[in-house]
Amino acid sequence: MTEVHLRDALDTLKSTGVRITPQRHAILEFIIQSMSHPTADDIYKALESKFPSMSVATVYNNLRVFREAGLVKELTFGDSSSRFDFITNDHYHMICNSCGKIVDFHYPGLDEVEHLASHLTGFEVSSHRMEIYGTCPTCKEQATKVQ
Amino acid sequence: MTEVHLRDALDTLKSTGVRITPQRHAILEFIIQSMSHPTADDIYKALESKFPSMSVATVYNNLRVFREAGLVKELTFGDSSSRFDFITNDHYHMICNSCGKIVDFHYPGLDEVEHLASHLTGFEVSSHRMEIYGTCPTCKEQATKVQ
DNA sequence: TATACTTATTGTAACAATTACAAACTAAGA
DNA sequence: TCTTAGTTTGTAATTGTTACAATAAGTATA
Repeated sequence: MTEVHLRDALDTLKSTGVRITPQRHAILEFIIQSMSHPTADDIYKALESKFPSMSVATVYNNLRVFREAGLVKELTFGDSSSRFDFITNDHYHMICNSCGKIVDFHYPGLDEVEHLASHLTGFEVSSHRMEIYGTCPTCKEQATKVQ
Repeated sequence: MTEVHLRDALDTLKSTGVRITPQRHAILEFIIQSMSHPTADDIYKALESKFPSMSVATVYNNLRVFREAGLVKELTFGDSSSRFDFITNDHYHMICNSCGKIVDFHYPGLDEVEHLASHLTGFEVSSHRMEIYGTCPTCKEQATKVQ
């Protein structure tokens, strides 16, 4: 699982002309295999032994590169530092009120809602669902025509 | 509208033994009447003329007080500083998988999801729904007992 | 392989948001 | 009014993040 993701991610990078350096490889790998949502500092510390001379700046630089390539999502919870999450295929549904069409859309980072809900209600959270309703482009266009 | 919210908020504070100082009054009022989601600095600047000697620390202190009293929500978007939002009555449901109990919980700030979804899919968004599932404290306790 | 060119990494300094702290002050009840 | 605990203020300290310049390392070409 990790390997597939990693390979895909490296391909994505390569295809956008980003060099694959050992540091980048390691940072990506760490984020992918990490089940939590590591902070930049978590990543830095985790790779310290492997890359004793790596700079914090490198971690930040590359997190930005990954973010811009759409590989990684930056999550900001209440606490002081950002967390980073490899973007996988979790997705929600966008539903057309008029024709019922369903479109997937991806949006990571609602973990915070689960967190807050758990905190506020004392529940042990297992999952959540979300749907967004509206009018699809086609129906929108027809509506204006008829009118 | 603003007045009702403000009065309620002040009552809430009073009932939890928090003193109503002119600064607190002004900060609360500003957040409530503000349609945007001001940062601490926005608030500080907005009240500068009214309270020339107010410290930034006071703004932060009181935002924490309000947050802890459940009056205000701290929103962290990507940008560097937190934004603060008066909590009104939008709410979601937390549902117990075991006994079906439903608990309301409040969580403003999912407008961004609607925004993003609209942007990604071209839909005209009208609404969204979200539910969170898990185990309520009572059921959690019973589960451990049985075991 | 050698060379040149471009991009990445490092280390450090700078920055900006937030918090800690101690001293001065003040709201609110007796 | 008096008292006292809670608040405000100003400033220093902290922390996450970024900017920058020098050094290093990939990559393409011959």
